[in-house]
Amino acid sequence: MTVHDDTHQKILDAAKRRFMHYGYSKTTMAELAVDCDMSPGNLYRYFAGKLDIAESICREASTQTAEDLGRVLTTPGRTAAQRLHDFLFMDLRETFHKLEEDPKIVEMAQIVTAERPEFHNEGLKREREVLSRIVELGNLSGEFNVPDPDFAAEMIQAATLKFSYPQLFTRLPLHKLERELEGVYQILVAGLRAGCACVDPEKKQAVIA
Amino acid sequence: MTVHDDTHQKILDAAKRRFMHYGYSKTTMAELAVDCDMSPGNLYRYFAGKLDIAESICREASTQTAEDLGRVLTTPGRTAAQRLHDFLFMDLRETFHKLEEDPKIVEMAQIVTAERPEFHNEGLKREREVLSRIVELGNLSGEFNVPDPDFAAEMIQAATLKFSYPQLFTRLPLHKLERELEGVYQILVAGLRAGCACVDPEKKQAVIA
DNA sequence: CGAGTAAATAATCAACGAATCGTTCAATCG
DNA sequence: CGATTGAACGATTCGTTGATTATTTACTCG
Repeated sequence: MTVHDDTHQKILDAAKRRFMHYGYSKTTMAELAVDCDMSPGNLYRYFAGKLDIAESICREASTQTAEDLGRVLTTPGRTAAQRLHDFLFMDLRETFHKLEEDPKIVEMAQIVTAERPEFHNEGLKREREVLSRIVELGNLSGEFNVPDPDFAAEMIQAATLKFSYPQLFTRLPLHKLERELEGVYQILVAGLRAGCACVDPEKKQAVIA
Repeated sequence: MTVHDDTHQKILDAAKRRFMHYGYSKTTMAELAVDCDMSPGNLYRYFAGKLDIAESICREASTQTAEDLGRVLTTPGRTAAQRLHDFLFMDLRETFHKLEEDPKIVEMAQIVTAERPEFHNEGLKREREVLSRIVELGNLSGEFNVPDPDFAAEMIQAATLKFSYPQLFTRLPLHKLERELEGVYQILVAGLRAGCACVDPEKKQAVIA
């Protein structure tokens, strides 16, 4: 059990180092095998393929940032609007800097999301759950008045897509993105405060006022 | 004057046909020349290069849709919110269908926007002006209460980026995009109604209430 | 049987010459 | 002399070939 998991982790560590430094496509399974003192073939006892190693690394990073973002739920003395602000800007800044300081991640992320669309949705869902809880918090405190927090979370994600994968959609510098995000945030928050009638039209559960 | 313009148009028509049918990269200047009964070299008396022909075609389409979108400003008996709804959904549906029925346009648009970023901004600006006027209309009718309509228009564009080039950012079918756009629209409109304090932080002209 | 290996296979990549293409320009035409 | 041509040029693309690479499989060892 644990010995198997150790080898598993050893491979991930070696891969992380190589992928960061040389990029996904420039590192070979043979190199990974050398790093782990084993034959290339044996790697396949631990991972179904090269792409699965990358996916595993990406998933770890993704759950990590989701966890970081989840912490905006519990920092004391903040309004729901402030928590939303924290969430959006932390997300923007963190991914912006991550992609800036080691651009090799971009390659890996692009390949994984292109090859495995479900994986990407999984990450979005993790973050959406935090957003949903922020909205719920706002409802409870009387700050917001949103009938369907899950749907609202989905809409917030749609409206802030541009800021989720900064250098993928635009080539704007961080301060310009921050300026735009600030503006979008303000409209969104005003909408949530006003208790927009936003209900998922597919959930036909009549929300009658 | 007019003879020159005629030739100009003849080239554009031939290019439009070829680009639509075979795609930008699959059509050669030599083919265009044959279509126009002239030598390849002579094309350069009318256009600086192949890319400029494509840009010209794209600009025509872009101004055309901007004009169509501008018409939501004048259709009688609509609130500003309804006009915004018209604008966003017309934009989504029109570009979605356009890209669906001849996908060759996608290639051309991608190449032009990649090679000439300014061109893309030009198109965005054209549409933003309409958005800005919609917001102004809402302010005048007392429906909205937005201090800086130009900035608000920019933010609406940022928040609806996902719906501007549908099949470029996602692979969602039209009805899913429409569902999301409806939700985003509702939040945005609620925000505009509430008179979100959204002011461009760079314009330090104190907007004092 | 679990862990590992090494060789075989099939898919992908890289290199490189050939062909094509966009663009230019000296020469020609009307 | 302006309009047009088509050959020429450099850049890009293309197709082929040979080498890498990911993955599988048959086998060994404890």
